[in-house]
Amino acid sequence: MARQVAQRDDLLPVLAETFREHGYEGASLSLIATATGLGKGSLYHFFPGGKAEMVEAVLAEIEAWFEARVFAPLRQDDDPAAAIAQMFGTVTDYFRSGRRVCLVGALSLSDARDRFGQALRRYFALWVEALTEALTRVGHPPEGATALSEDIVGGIQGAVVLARALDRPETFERILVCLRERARAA
Amino acid sequence: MARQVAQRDDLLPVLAETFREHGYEGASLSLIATATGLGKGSLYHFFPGGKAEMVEAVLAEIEAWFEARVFAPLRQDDDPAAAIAQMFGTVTDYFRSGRRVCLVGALSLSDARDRFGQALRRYFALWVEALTEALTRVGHPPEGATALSEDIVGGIQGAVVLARALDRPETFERILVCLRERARAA
DNA sequence: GTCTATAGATCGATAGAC
DNA sequence: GTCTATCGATCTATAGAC
Repeated sequence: MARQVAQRDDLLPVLAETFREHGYEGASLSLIATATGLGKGSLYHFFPGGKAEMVEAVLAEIEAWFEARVFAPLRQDDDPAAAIAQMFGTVTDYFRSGRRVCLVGALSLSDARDRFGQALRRYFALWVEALTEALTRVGHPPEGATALSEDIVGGIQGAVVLARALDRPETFERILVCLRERARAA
Repeated sequence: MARQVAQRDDLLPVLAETFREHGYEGASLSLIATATGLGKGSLYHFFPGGKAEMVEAVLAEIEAWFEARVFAPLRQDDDPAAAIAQMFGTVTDYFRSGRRVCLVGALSLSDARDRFGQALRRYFALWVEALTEALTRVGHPPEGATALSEDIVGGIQGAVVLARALDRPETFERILVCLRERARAA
């Protein structure tokens, strides 16, 4: 077993999953060390700020991921209807039909919200704005597009909560089908 | 200041608020002791099972609270339309327009979900079933009533997430107005 | 860059005095 | 029924060897 020279960026997906599964307080450094296969010393080498810096890095990567695959297409794809359809597909996969928690949403409900407030607000603000843009381009009246966009982004978050509580991934998928329907032009 | 003889039930609202604000892991016994004004010894006198038993008790009280004020009226009030309207009003107050977290929803997104799974499932199942009943009685076709009910209950949870992340209580209220509109008979 | 060892604080939980 | 004192475990974070 050769000594691995870890890259900071390679740790981010593992860190993200650990925070998703255990939350900010629940994800202890020992747990993170086990999950990443690194010692605490190594973790502090990459993230001198400790857990807080890890979460910041994870949130930045999540935002970049959504920016590339969801937000940017919604904003400027030549075919806004296709971008919206792609969004629902991407999100269903990403959240594993509600089996996987949205880290941004979960942090928003925790007391970590105050610490990471700016990143959390940015993520949802970007999403709502990008979707509003696509809804407008697809023919929705500009007066109602922001409200509809908030309904949909909020609806997705609620679908995660409900599907996880009821332990019914089908519920997540059905709600998303319904939201997709509402996103169609009138 | 006379020595207070605490009643177990009197502690529940304080415990609920503490868990709402700090989550299951974040609400330490020291924090709970400070919030309730009791020592750890007293807390273990009332809740021999520690934090887990406190959360169970809080969840039971929350369910009873909603049963009396929301679920029962939805199920059997003579005026189902009024019960639905009352539900939206009660919920808006209860969640402080999204400033206050739904403890059941927050626990569903945390790793405490597995420990308290049954209580979390019960709460949302009762809500969805009761609202389905009211929607049917108000004239919605039975085939679509369950789906609409899930949309609404999930939508409320999502509204809490989004409003907290964006720090915009108005967003919570606007989403609830929209959901209330969809609950009207066709 | 990674590790072990460990500091210092805090955790959940218990014991015993009153 | 409430308190203080305290246990052992675990926590975040650091130090220093390699």
